[in-house]
Amino acid sequence: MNKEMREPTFFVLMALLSGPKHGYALITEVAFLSDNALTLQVGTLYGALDRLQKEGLVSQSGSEIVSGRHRRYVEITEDGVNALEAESARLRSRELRVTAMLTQRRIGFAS
Amino acid sequence: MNKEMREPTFFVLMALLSGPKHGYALITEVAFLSDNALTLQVGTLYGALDRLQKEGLVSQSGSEIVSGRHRRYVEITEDGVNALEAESARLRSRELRVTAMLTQRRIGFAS
DNA sequence: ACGCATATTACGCCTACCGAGGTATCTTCT
DNA sequence: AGAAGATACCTCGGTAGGCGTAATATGCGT
Repeated sequence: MNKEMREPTFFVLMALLSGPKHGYALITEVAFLSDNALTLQVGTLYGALDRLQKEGLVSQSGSEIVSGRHRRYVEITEDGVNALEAESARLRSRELRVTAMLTQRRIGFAS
Repeated sequence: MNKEMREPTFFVLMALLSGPKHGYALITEVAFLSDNALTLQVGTLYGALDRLQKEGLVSQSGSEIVSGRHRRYVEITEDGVNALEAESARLRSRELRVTAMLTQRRIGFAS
């Protein structure tokens, strides 16, 4: 079975769904997507990017220099989208089951 | 902000919703709850139990000897239930957002 | 007698994340 | 001009949780 995908990794892939981005843009995008609940750390980000590239879930999408600042773009691959979908389904089934159990427990208390 | 709860930890708390259990029973219960998708490792289990007890999310619920075998029971606390509920809500919002983005991306491709 | 299920504990490794540091350019404010 | 802050990247050591395996012990079925 596949390993669980951690939260920062999940959000990185999610942020790339709307198009290729460079590292720094991913940090602000993840903050937005998580309603500021998660601050993507730089160490986490570049580590995750290397790992995801090795796994084929993201790929380099060119680099440019914008007003003197270097930008490296990455994009999500088809495998990356599939992995996100699989993880999403996994979260969903977990969430549904725990919600059912929590509800049943509350009913049990009430009766 | 609170840290993410890892999958094995999540399932341990979830398995305890239906009542106090001892370690070994948790292994079979987690396998059942996850449709055999997750095999809770012994090292993970007893490590998690120690940690969760220190955090006050589970508590010792007596121990007995059944047919010569030692059993230590643990039960989930109110804080434990609350933590599970919070994590469940977190998963849900993540899942909803990523599903929306995945759908939108597919629509974008179709048009 | 042997293997299997039950039941707990201990120990070291691995991996992703965290935190803090460094480099460099451009803009804005004083 | 100088300082501060936003933009943009990289690296490295530490930590936490999970993984894997071994050790220990009893009871049951073949």
